[in-house]
Amino acid sequence: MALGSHTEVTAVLEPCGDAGHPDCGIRDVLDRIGDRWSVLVIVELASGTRRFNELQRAIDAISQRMLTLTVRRLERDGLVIRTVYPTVPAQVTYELTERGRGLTHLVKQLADWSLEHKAAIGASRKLYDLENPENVIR
Amino acid sequence: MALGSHTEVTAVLEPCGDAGHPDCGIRDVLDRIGDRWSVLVIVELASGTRRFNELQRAIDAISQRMLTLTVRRLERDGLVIRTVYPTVPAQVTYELTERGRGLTHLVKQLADWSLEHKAAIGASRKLYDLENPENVIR
DNA sequence: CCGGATCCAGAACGATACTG
DNA sequence: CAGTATCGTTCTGGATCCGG
Repeated sequence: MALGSHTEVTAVLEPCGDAGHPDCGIRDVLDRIGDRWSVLVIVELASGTRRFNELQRAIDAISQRMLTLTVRRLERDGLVIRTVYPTVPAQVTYELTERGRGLTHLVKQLADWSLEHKAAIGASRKLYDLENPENVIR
Repeated sequence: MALGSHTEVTAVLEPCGDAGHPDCGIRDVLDRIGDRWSVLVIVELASGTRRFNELQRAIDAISQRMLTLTVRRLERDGLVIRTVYPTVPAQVTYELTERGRGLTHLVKQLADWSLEHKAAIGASRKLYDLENPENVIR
């Protein structure tokens, strides 16, 4: 399919133009992977099942609260499975669902693209900031 | 290339695990497409060059301020080109760069995935909310 | 160990008025 | 037309303490 022509792209996304259109689901996905932590959790779970504390250590900058919220939202969307073992103390594991692994594949492509263009984007920003010293807002 | 194995994914993303790692650029991209408006602007520009007001009418819920900020950030990242014509009154056009069109292609895949799974995700959420009435937070 | 509850700071976003 | 400036609100995320 080569690379989709521009018209193909808009054919899929155009309904989003009028804000709040109910038939466009991309916001749901962007709201999920667009936040600060979901992608990191997804990536960590891509290597296998993890317990709560394992996740927190792997993503050591995340707060307990945000990890709780993040995995809960992922669970709600059917992207991860949360399993509680009634041991003492409690033990909970998280793993990706099939749907979650499909999303992981897309995340990988985003990561690849990011790495490919990271240097060029950095250069563009530096140049822009030099040429537009008055635009301080990021 | 089929679908990348989980280890492939983590091979690319693992460096992000320790927060603030300088070599991972995916946050730059997610910060851009993760916000409320960038994707809509990118999609609109995918159909061709647009003037400021054309963009604002196409994305009618966006405020003037947010449109300004969004296109400026896209320009700074080298994803769109801003051209000023010194007419009276002023006239400014925006168009995607090659880099921007590459990103558009990824956005299209996200949109496709979103549409494919929109119904299932909605069902998952409904079920979750039924089974967990106490978790009100989204 | 795995959270829930609460409080708070800062960022994101919106509305409005003004300008070259 | 295409912004800029300012203000107010809303939303997100972090810190801390508490509980099963």
